[in-house]
Amino acid sequence: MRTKHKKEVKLKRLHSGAGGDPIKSSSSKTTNSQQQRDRSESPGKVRTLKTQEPLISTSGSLKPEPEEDDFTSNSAGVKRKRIKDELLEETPIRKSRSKKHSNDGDSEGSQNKKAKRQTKKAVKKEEGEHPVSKKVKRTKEEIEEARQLKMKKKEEEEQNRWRWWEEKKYEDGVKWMSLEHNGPYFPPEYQPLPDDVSFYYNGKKVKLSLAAEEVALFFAQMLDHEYTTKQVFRENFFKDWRKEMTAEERSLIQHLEKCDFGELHNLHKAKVEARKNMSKEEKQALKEANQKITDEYGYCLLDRHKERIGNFKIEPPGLFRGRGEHPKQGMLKKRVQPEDVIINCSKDSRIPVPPAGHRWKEVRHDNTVTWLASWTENVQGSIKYIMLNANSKLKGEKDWEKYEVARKLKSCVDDIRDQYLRDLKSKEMVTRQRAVALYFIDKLALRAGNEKEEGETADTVGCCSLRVEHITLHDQLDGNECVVEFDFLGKDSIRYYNKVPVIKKVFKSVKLFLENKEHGDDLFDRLNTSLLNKHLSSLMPGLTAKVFRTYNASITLQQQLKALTNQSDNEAEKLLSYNRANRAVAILCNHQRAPPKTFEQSMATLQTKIEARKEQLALAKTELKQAKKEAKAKEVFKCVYLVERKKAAVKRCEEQLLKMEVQATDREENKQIALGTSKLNYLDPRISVAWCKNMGVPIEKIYNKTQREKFAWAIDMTEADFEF
DNA sequence: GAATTCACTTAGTACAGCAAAG
DNA sequence: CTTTGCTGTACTAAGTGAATTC
Repeated sequence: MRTKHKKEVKLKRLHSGAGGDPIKSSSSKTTNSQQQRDRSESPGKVRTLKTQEPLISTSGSLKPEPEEDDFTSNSAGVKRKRIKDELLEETPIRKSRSKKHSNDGDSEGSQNKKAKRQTKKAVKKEEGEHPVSKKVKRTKEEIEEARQLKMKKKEEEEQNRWRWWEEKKYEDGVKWMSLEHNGPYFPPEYQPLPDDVSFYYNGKKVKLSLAAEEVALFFAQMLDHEYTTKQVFRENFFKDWRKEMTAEERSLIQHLEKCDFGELHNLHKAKVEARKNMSKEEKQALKEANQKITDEYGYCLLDRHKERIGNFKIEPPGLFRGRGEHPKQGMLKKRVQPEDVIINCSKDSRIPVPPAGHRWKEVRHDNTVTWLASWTENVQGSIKYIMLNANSKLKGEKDWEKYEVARKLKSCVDDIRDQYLRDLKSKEMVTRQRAVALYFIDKLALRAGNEKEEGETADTVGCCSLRVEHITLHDQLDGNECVVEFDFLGKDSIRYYNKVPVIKKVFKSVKLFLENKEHGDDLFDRLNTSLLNKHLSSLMPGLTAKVFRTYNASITLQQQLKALTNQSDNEAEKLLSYNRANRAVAILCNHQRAPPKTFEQSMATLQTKIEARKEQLALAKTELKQAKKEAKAKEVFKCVYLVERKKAAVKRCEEQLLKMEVQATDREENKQIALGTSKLNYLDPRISVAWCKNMGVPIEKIYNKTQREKFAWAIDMTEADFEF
């Protein structure tokens, strides 16, 4: 039986129309944002776990990369390789040298030059017989210098890195023993408009008060954006804007339609343009100023270790941009004052100093939490936190823990699956619904689906909050029996669209759940996330719905990597396989992105390149034939040589063509799929590290610098035989 | 036991910056 | 040298889930 509250909510939803079919809009015109969000595959295609297996047929025949890369010393890959080699073999020399270097600074002292010459020699030796062209040589010194600097930095970082994973963990909720920082950085004050720029109302020039002017500018800046055409956005903005106005302004400015922000908008555009056209020096100065801010506010001292802060800047004021059909879009996000901010640090530390003339809301010393500062945001009333960077101990330890819980699930997932399959037969409705929900969460990696407050957020759902209108049952579909069609908006209003063949018991159960329900009703009316998680934690300590997502993502990666890569593949093939395994996970987790704006075009240019290469190949082939013919007839040495050359040309052409085709396929497959989210949040990095070790692929090929820092613990501790 | 609060993870997008291409 | 295209980063919204309050 539904609770009274829920019933009320449903009714409201039905009447407001917000709960109506969010996909097929009632209006015949499809807006841009709808198109953008509508990223599912063409209807009629059944997306099952099976289709996640990569499909490119050329993968088995990719040839090694052409060697020519090795001769251009500015190729990033080669540079990286060298740095690594040197680091491994020459550490003692480098140490003394880098010290000297740091004394010299950037100047071109003679000592410096001497040191450089030494390295050059060493590099030469390493390169062996690779000839270096003259042109390259000239910039060699610069390259060398840059390399040295990089190396020095890398080394320093390595030495400074806090190997927290080798330390004992704190017990019972204690997050740190000492914490010191400089507080958050506040955005600059509002700069009033110049005199020659005005706002007009009803065609008349109006000088706005400072507060009203600032908010007007927020709107003017967004004028090019589609947001500003949306009714809800405009209404919310106008309402909040009027709150910022003086009484006279409020009585004058009654209609948004009569507002002319043209000059403000142009001013903004000019500013953007000016920023783009800044001189090198100006850009440099700006960069340095930013660096100074980062140096001062970007770090903290946690248990005597310097750690980077993730978001040390207070969010600037502006207009709230929710995702999807957010009822609060356009509302004013107010400027945060120091008086709104709570500081958290250790008692005996240097307490951060508030900006002149201000004080903090509160200074507390709570070492059971990880945040350094917090404030309550005015649009949703939620708390915002200043926290550490992903490469910090606090974040890393938690991440590690997360994957350990997921691995524990691996050891008992069979039992849990047996259990919920048995529960599908339960006479009790709660148990039965719980079983079906778990089945979905496990099989489809759905999110838990907490309830949300109506009217406060966009209408999105997860597993437990699925409603009648989000699923369609098909006894028969495309040759499959018992197909459940899912169509709903999930987190960030990203559409989840999937047709899944399920086992009979699940199908029957869902049919049962739907009986006597109508549009707007919950599919799982007896179930919520809290109930579900309570049950899960009784099956295994620490188990919650989201662990299934982590577990299934990581195990999928491991399986896919095993299935797709061969020891004998070349590096490019191995990386392609890695990407495909990654992609399988991203598809499972429904991680989507808007297709890049230039996608169609860049695809087309690639296609023309492929065509050109094909022609070239055909030409090369005919030339080869010709050469062969001649060689047969004459048997002259020169002709034999020519045949060899033509053969090589054909081969090279084929390789390049193949490479481009693979690239095209890869890009096409990736069009709407975002790999980053799963890589960063769902895939146990130890799987990737072990794979790299087994396959002889350098870790830099799959993780960029940021990612390597975040996963330093995994890179350091993982052996080749790691099993998730 | 429902609602609210709090802390923390997960998410896509805008845009800067850089390298390759022209 | 400029344009193009791509990658990495900053940003902040939107989830999850435990604890607390009513």
